[in-house]
Amino acid sequence: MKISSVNRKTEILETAAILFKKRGYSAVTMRDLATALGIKAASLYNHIDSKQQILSEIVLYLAREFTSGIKEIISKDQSNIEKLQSIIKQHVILTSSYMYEMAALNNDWMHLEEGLTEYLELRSEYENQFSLILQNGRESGELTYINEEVVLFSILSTLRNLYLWIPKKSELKQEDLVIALSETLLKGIVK
Amino acid sequence: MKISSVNRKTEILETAAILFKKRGYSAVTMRDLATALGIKAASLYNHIDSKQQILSEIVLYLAREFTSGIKEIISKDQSNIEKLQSIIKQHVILTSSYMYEMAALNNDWMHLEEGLTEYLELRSEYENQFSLILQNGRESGELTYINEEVVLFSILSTLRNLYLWIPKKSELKQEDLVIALSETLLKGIVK
DNA sequence: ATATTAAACTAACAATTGTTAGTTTTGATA
DNA sequence: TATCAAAACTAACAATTGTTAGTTTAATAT
Repeated sequence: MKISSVNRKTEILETAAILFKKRGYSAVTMRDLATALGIKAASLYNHIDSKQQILSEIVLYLAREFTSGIKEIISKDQSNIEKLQSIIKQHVILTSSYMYEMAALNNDWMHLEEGLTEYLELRSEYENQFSLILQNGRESGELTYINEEVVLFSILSTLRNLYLWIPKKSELKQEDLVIALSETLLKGIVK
Repeated sequence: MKISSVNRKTEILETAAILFKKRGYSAVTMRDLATALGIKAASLYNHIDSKQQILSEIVLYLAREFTSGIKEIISKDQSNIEKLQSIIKQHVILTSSYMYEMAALNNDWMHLEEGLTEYLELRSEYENQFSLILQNGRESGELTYINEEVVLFSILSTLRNLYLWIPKKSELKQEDLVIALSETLLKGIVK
């Protein structure tokens, strides 16, 4: 790759993420991406190496953010319930900043080539950290549940789908969303 | 389309669904699909009209099942909590039977052409019915929640992601999964 | 046995794909 | 103003795409 504008490359990644969210990685062509940026497809290669690299940079950046984030949360001196709330908050904040990129993280990771192994490791690591908080919460008597795996799966499903939903609810303030999510996920809805 | 074996067509749809789940609609070629069936790509066209038709039949069949299912549930003489449990049960049962097809319903619906309008109508209808149960549950005093949209989004996220998770947990009996999900989604996890 | 037909095949098409090579434009700096 | 590099361009490539046309195979019914 030539030495080229970091900003233009960022523009390309952001525009790619928008298209990936709408149609998915495979359905977006380099010509689509170029058109969205007002240039020709060949010009993209002054800034990036390949289509695959675009996906890889988007997905791995976010995966690293989430995994390093949960590690920081787990190391803090908080109750396990507070740690769960911190996780929810992290998802709301990252999803608000990276709405389009989140779609690639959720739906297009399987099209990674070189980066696939690292992605899978980061995801495992994240789920292991999450699982630890649930276990500690039960052992300390803060939490009760029948099946830990069901709980982990359920909470993660909600948090990972936020990217589909936050854009439609821009009137809902971040802080209020965190509160409503915490209530729903932690306390349920039965009176 | 020629009049041809209904069974062979079903085989094609099922194999397509398996591939769509793994790589997504756009990344699966007709040659991939044919190879998976042990035939040549051109032979597929003795049984189906187009790649698009395959997607459409898979997605619309399931969307219709879910929407007609929730309409039946809502018409029954049950408490709103029981209705929510019935919805959870419906998701577990349909997802168990149509694991691969559920992936297309969740991830590939945006690639529908002719069928897109019907799909969107069915989904709206489903969400409206679901919302009604939540509203009635609150009015009757069965349920409490801060934000109905957050609750709807959260429960639906979990139920719609079951297809990612059920295959890995085949040892968990359907009935037990319904119980664990009901506990988690309705009662939360805080002691 | 013959006729019929579903379902496979081979061969090819026009369009589209990601990417490369080589050239021109543009805008800042000396 | 002349220089130089970033970033655009045109043109083309080899491979792959969904699909069609026409043919052969194989099984069933007459």
